Amino acid sequence: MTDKKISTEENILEIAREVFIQNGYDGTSMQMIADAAGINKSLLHYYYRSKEKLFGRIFSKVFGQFVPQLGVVFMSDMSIEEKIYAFTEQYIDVFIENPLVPIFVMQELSKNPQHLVGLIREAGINPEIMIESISKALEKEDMQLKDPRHFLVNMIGLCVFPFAARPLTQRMIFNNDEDAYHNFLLERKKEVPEFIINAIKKG
Amino acid sequence: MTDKKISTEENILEIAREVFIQNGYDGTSMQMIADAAGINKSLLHYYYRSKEKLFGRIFSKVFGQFVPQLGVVFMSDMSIEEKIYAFTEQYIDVFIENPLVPIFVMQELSKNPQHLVGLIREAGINPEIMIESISKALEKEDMQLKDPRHFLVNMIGLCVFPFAARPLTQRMIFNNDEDAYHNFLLERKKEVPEFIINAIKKG
DNA sequence: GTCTATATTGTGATAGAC
DNA sequence: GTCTATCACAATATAGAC
Repeated sequence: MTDKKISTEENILEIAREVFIQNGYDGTSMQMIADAAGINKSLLHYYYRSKEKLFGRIFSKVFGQFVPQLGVVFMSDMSIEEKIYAFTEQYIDVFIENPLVPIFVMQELSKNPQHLVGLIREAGINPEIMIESISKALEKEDMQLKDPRHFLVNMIGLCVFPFAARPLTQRMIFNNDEDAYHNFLLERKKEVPEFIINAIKKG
Repeated sequence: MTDKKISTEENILEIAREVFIQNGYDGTSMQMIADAAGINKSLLHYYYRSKEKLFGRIFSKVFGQFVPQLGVVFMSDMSIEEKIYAFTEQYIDVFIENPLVPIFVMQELSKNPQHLVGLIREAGINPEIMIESISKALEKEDMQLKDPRHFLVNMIGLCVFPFAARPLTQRMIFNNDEDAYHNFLLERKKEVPEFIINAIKKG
């Protein structure tokens, strides 16, 4: 029953992922995961030895799934405007499908920044090269840019923040209307690129 | 010894605040707070009955201390450019002094959005009036603005994100150089307003 | 592989001495 | 007001039956 084994192990990982993303490391117990997966508590330890190891596997996967995308777009040979559109559209779409991931990642990294060393290596990210490539792309197309690092943080922030602060913004600005907020997020696939491009166009 | 009583009670609140902000609700135990305050665990229950009540008091205070500032600047009679400068400078300064507050607030609200109803009422915030006032201010000064809600989310996001995602950005963009990142945050008091104003200026 | 049973430690919370 | 002692329960984790 090698088939069954893989199936169960993978199933645990998928369920645990959802529970951890929803509740964070501290807010999640092995019991919660076992219940959600419809299995026994001790089976979790059989497969993953400890809560920390299980979490580590999941967090690495989540981190590796979302963060490195950042680089791909900016290494391509699109124009800078195309890159900005491609990046924001892609990230906003991904987070609409995984709305709890931004706050989850930031929350856990805030408690364990030291894990980043390994995570960045695993994910094969090289931020310096990306910064360099942004810098060149902007110069080439006559965009006004004092510092590519501010540009990068601005762009990511404009994409991520509405998800991380969703309860606050949805309640305060949209009277807690789910659909209206979802629509607002979709609008941002145009709003954000336009905002950025306007901001960096040479006056 | 009324004096002593107040002093201890306030002291607990201050210490507990730091511990909660650092570790979140789930990551904090009553024992941790007691140790940090140099008192006994049961004294916490004497003053505040339960962990949840203690947390509630602290969260309300933190929320009320930071979120409503938002409105003050925008109800003033400054020009829109002055308002943008005032808002970003003020928020970035406040978060430099309280760097863990953004992620703390977003994290806890993400787990308990329903608390917002009471919190917003307590804090005396009226978001609709603020949105309206932004909208008018921008129209009056001939700024290009399709939707004041995107403007608001953009501005707040540009201020808050670098704090919420600090571990990630500091490590990836600044090789984990604390001072360089602190300097980067200070730069944003100019960068962010310039970025915003450029973006919304009529072309 | 999957379960039951159990060990151990930590948790929030209360009672009661001083 | 502040402590010690203690409760009831939940946590992670392991041993061992099947």
